[in-house]
Formats: sequence, structure tokens, C-alpha cells
Amino acid sequence: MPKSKTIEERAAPTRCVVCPVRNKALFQVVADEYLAEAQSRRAAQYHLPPRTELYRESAAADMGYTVYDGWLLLYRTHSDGSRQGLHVALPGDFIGYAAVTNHQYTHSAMAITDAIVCGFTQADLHEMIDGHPSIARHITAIQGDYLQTCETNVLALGRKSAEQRIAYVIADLYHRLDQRGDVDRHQRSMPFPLTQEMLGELTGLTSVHTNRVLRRLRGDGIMASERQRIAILDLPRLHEVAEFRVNHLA
Amino acid sequence: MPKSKTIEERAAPTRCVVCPVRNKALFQVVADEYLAEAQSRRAAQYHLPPRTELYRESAAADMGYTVYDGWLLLYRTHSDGSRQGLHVALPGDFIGYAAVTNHQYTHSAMAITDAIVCGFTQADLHEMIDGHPSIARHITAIQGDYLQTCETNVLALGRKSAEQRIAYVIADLYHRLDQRGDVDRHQRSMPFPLTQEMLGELTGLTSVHTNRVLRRLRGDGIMASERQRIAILDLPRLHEVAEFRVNHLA
DNA sequence: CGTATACTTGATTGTGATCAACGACGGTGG
DNA sequence: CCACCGTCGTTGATCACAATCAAGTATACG
Repeated sequence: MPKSKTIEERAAPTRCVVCPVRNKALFQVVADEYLAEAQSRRAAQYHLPPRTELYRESAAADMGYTVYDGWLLLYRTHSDGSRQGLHVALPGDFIGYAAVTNHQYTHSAMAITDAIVCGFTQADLHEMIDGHPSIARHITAIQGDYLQTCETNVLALGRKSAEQRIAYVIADLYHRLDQRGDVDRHQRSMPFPLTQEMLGELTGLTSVHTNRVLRRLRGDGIMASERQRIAILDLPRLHEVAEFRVNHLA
Repeated sequence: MPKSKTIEERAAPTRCVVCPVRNKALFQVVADEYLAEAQSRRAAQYHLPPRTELYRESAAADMGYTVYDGWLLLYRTHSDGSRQGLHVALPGDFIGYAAVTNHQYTHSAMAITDAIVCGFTQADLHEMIDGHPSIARHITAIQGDYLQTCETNVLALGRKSAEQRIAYVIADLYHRLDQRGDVDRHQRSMPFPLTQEMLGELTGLTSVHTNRVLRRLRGDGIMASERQRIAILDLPRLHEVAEFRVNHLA
């Protein structure tokens, strides 16, 4: 099957009832009887090759998405063309929601790996919110979570060193992937499709400096990396450098 | 009347029906018949002298607040004790809401000036959300707005120069105060109770460097400052330096 | 193979931090 | 009323972290 260069709708989309990311996703709290509604409202599943933009900041926000598979990078573009990364979206994350109809996306989203997303129109999302208070509450909770990571980013960029910021991003991804069962717990290794440039975009650094910091972390025996994978050799020390606190909510 | 050193409940709180900040506040879209409910649910009005903490990060988030009068600084504290400013809350702003019951505040809030806030328990807020879809939608919209400013902060801290960041904060406050009628449009001057230290906290800079940048902005004829006030002498140039875009939503 | 992209390394520069001191107010108490 | 003190603003000297500039080396892909 040839890989398309653009977003394409999937011919045989999966069914929500058997969705493997459902327990992490928007409709995790939705009672089973609402699932049919969720699936009927789901506009479509889309496939994105790496480096494809799902949506772009300041474009009309017509759809929200649940990540079904793959990694996406959320970012904002500066006037000089450089990017500031905001978040790495993983399977189960709900992205691109706009609270106000006819509003614009506040950031762009680009596939890092091959990715599959489930799309919902904003209009449908708003209707579901109005109809089901539990969904409304869940959306505000998702927004609240994202808000918290956003505040954490502000603190990191304003006050933390390059080393702390990079260590934090890695520790955060490690734990989020672990929750999804994507971490090899023996080797403590995880997939890591981010380029050093993307890691720099997330941490407000240049790719050159990102490289030097990563090198130091490896030299200190904290982590090791092969192609597209990272192994954490010294998790306690990674946490210490990152000042990462494990969140015991899940 | 002696000024108290701590938060005190106001003896004769104002009534929501005649609230002057209502058109900017949480209940702006609430139909008149809900106002009685809003007022009955409002736990109390509180008065805060300058430098008083309204709530502190990681404390149990039992209440949300509408700012009735005065300025508050929202911030997060770094492990070394330094602060990273997140937002300046002005009259009408709704702060401290936690989407999940029994959750914790993600940041601290401190009065910059004398301030009066209207408090609501999170439990009551959640009940109102569940009972009135229009309030639910409005809360997600408020959250969305704050999310957007938070993303803007991340972009600023990650990519913009000290001068741009400071100019942006000033331009943003100028326009938000203008919407509230707190700007003298002839002189283009506004109240400015922030210390240079606080401005530095908001922009991720030290107070020393903040001082130098302000000095340059004054030297360039962009602004002038007296005690507790700032006048914008060259608004177009301030916008240009800040890369500020006027938001034509209101 | 040839070409892109990603990663690596060194040399130099620059923005903003740090350290240190002093001046201007404004509030408080003797 | 004035002396005192604490906070805030100002300025200079020096330092450091990360950016920039510039090659050069793997690696993957077509």
C-alpha cells in the first residue's frame, strides 16, 4: 500500500466500542449507551503521514480530534518562523477543541509519526456537551489538565535550566507512555520518534544546544539512546534533575 | 477604619444584580432569573490587602473567585523559591476554578493592590454547571481564553526577547484596562501597580534586567511612567515591538 | 550510490543573570 | 517633626548559559 503524502480518510474505521484507547480518551466516562452516539457523531478517522499538519493555528476550528494512534506535536509559530512546542499528544489525547463556535485554533498540530485520529465536528461536540452534563464535566477536566501542563511549561521556560527542561520532557513522556503500556519495563526503554530539533522546539532551545545537553545526560549515565528509542538508565536521577513528581492520579 | 493584615469577609457585600463587573464576569451570559441563584451560592465577598495570598498552589482547591475590584498576580513557585508569573487578574476575571472536585490549585494568587473578590465553593460551581448548560459552555470558554493566554506565554518565554515580552505585557494590560474603562484615553495613561520585580516575574526576567529594558522603552519615547502609572506615548510602536494584535472580539 | 536529513563538534558571540552599591520615597515610631 | 528603616528603582562591572556560525559525520531513503 503506497503511503499517501496527505491526510486521508480511512476506509474501514474502527468501532468506538472496541476502541483500545477509550479508557484514556474523551469518552472514557461515557456510559455504554452513549457510545453509539459518540460513534455516529464521529465524522471520520483520518490517517496522517509523518510531518503532516492536522490543523493550523488561526485557521477556523471546525473539528476536534482524539488521537487513536501515533504522536503529534502541538506548537505555535513565532513571527521569525521558529516554532515553540506546546505539547506532545499521545494516543487517547483529545486535541483541537474550541470552546467557542466559529473560533480559531490557537496552535498547530503536526504528526510526528504516522498517526490516526478520530475527528468530531465542534458543532457535534457542543451538542453533546449541552446534552450530557457528564461530558461537559469531562471536557472541562481535560481542559484543566492541559492548562496545568501549559502552566508547567511557562514555569519551565521562565525559570528552569536547559538540562532541567529536557530532562522533564523525557521523564514526562516516559511516564505517559508507561501508562499506555508502551514502555519496556525491563530495559526501561521507550520509543522516541522526536528529533533533537523537535525536542529543542519543546524546550525553547536550539537543536545544537539540545544535542549538547542530551550528550551530557548520556555521559552522566542517566540515559542511553539508539535510533528512535531512549532507555532510562537512572530513573531516580532523571527525576531529580527534572524535578519531576510522579502524579499518582491514575 | 484600620486596614487588616489578612483576608477578611466584607460585612455588607454588594448584590450581583447591580454588579458593575457583571458584563465581564462569569455570569455575564446568565439570564436574570439565575442571578438570584448565583448570589445565594456566592459564599461571601472577601477583602485582601496588598501582598495577601488568596490561595496557594497545591492547596486543596475549595473555592473559585470572581475578581470584583483590584489586581491579583497568578504565579507558580520554582524549587529555588523564585516565582514565575502566569497572569495578572483584573476585575471581572474568574480565577481558581478546579474542574475536578477535591483537586488542588495549580498556581498561587496574590493581591497586587487592595482587592475584593467574590467567592464560590467548587461544589456549588459544579452543581451550577450540571444544572445549566449555558454556564458549562461559559466556563469552558473562560478556560479556553486562559489557555490561549497561557500558550501565548509559552511562545513568549520560549522565543521572544526581553523587550518584546515586557512590551507585550504592557500592551496587553493597556487593552484589557481600556475595555474596563480604566484607561485615560487622552493621556493614554493607565494605573500600573506592578513593581518591576513583578513585571520580571511575569516575563521570566530579573528585576535588574526589567529595569534596564523599561528604561530603554522610555528612552525610545514609547512610554513614560510616573508613580503607579504608565502613559503610552507611541502606541503603534509599542504594538510593533510587542507584536501585539488587537483582539476584535469585544 | 547520491542526496536529504539528522546528529555531532568546535569557535565565537550575545543576551540576560549575578553581584554590588546607592538613591529616592513613604511609612512608622520616638 | 524628624530620624529611621524597608521597599523600590537605578546603575555599573562581571559572568554564564545558550545562541549563532561553521563544518563535518552518520544514517536513511530513493
